[in-house]
Amino acid sequence: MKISQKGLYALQALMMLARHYHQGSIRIRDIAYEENLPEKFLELILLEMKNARLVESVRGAKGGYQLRRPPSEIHLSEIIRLIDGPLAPFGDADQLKSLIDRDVEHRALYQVFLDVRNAAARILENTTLADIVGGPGTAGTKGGKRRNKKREQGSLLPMVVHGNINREKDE
Amino acid sequence: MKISQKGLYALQALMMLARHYHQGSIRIRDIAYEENLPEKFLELILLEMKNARLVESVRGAKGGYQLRRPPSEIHLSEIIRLIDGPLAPFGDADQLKSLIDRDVEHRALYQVFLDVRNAAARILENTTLADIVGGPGTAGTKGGKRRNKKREQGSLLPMVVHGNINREKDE
DNA sequence: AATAAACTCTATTAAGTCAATAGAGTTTAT
DNA sequence: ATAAACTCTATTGACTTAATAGAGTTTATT
Repeated sequence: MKISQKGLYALQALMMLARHYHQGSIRIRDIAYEENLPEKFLELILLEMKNARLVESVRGAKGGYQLRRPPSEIHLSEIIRLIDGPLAPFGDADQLKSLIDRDVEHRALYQVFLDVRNAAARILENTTLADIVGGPGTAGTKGGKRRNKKREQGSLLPMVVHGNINREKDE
Repeated sequence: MKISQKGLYALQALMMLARHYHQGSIRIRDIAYEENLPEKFLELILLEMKNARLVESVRGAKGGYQLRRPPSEIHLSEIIRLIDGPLAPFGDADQLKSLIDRDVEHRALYQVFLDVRNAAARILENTTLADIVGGPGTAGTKGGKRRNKKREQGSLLPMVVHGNINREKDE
């Protein structure tokens, strides 16, 4: 798994829409401006997310985009899978699969990769847009069935970051 | 983080060397043959791993490659970092960092990425070549200080795989 | 000393991916 | 009608990746 620039843009755009969830449809231009994203590129990304039914659009004048579901029901895993494909750390699953078939020795390696993928998926599947766009007006506590208590559970998201956020080297 | 073809080749080659750990130096050709890897490409990979002091070479006739440390002291994280770079799921840390600096809203997103990276690193830093090349002659129980009890700990590597190894969809 | 077996090193290439831009087309509010 | 938006297809330049080629160097063996 690798999060591309495009994937990051997608996340930013959806976070922006989550922050403005109550406000009806938002123009591409406004999203691009507020998040500092290339407008034309963002068009393509939003279109893709519309086809995947993550957002919906209103065409014509006064048109724009909005989330199709409340932020608390959109998981980061969906967004990343949509834009960047499977969360697995190896590119082509079939290729690796055939490798395993050919040689029993490689099964353990495959299992390690699977563990890594599962660990990543577990986090991304349990984090929603509502969890990462803090503040009021987020509809984080709205939206019917609220079964995300993310902030409290484990150490996933220590919302208050004190001192250097980068306390671990990025390697 | 994304494991490239090259990274997979590197892992395969080192696993092969781990299996033959007692047998002195092994020719590139033999590694390539046994693991079914492109020989010329493998040359470059081994050279890189030699420069990183993971393996050592013997030049000239009767030459070849061997591990510089016992398999139980070579962690998968080293190999992957060497070939494919940082384990973080986002490409350019500086870029993301600047994004955080510009906008407090994005810190939570950064924290999620950090969690993912930490989860992956934790697994790969705690798994050695000895853990994944099963069978005898692996020097897995040899090699002085043995502080890997991987098979027992948690559910990281259920060595006996029953039925369909692919019980989870690869996404 | 000659030879062959290996590793070493630099260069090149074909294919693919990625980020971004361009521009014409379609829909809708006013 | 007109302008404001989204929609869609194509293209581009930069970069990366996997792989190959070939000349150079070191060493065991005879």
